[in-house]
Amino acid sequence: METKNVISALAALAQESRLAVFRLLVRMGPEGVAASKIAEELGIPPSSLSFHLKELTHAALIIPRQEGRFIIYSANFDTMNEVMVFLTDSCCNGNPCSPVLSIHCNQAKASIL
Amino acid sequence: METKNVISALAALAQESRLAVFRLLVRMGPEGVAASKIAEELGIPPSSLSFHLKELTHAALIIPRQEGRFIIYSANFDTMNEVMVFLTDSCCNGNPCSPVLSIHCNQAKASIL
DNA sequence: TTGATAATTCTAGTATTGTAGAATAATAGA
DNA sequence: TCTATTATTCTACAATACTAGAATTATCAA
Repeated sequence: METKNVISALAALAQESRLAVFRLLVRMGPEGVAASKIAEELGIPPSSLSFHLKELTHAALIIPRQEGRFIIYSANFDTMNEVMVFLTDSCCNGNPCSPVLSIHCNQAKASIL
Repeated sequence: METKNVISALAALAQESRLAVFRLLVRMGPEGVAASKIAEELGIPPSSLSFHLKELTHAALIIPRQEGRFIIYSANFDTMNEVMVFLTDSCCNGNPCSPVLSIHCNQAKASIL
């Protein structure tokens, strides 16, 4: 994953409404939720929600699909995984490191195996 | 970890210079690096770097310590861990979920055990 | 085809964030 | 103490992002 994509993903999540949307979709799983349902659930005006859904979609953190006149959004776990790997890889320059750090190193490696 | 702290951490990392600083510190490990060395390494003007170091410090992603007239910064892996747990916990509402998702669920759980 | 619903785009105003030079504070060594 | 070094804060300007009403597009059902 490239730096600019990681920044897009982090920036997308670094906002109250969008973080709430993403977490809602994580909880909902692969089935997903319609935009109108998200708006209702979180109390966000439609135009604002659209703005935020676009940000999350551009960052590939969520995936839209059309179903009739509904657009169903679901979380994209792959992107989340790649961001985590990016943030923790090459820790301590690949050298053996302290327990608290190695938890990370191992996790990062586990997720790409 | 509270939502506002997670947003601080994500916002802190969602910026080119700060992401570069954080990754440099991750690579360097617990030993850390002086601010001047970071500035030199990444080619960031001192006042700009200070601005960014403050953001990262406020988000508890890095930790400063004074050594003579140097201020040494090092990455705080605990915060990173907590952010990751926050983002992936309660996936699929705690129900059994697809392989691609469960990688995450298990990781999130492993990191808090 | 008409009306209702779902969602997006357009728009303009507001707020927040990033940049880097200049001034300031703190420390170490001569 | 005086000077050089390290780093931060202050400042003003530029750029980006957020908000939500109004207008628009697309789909379905009668």
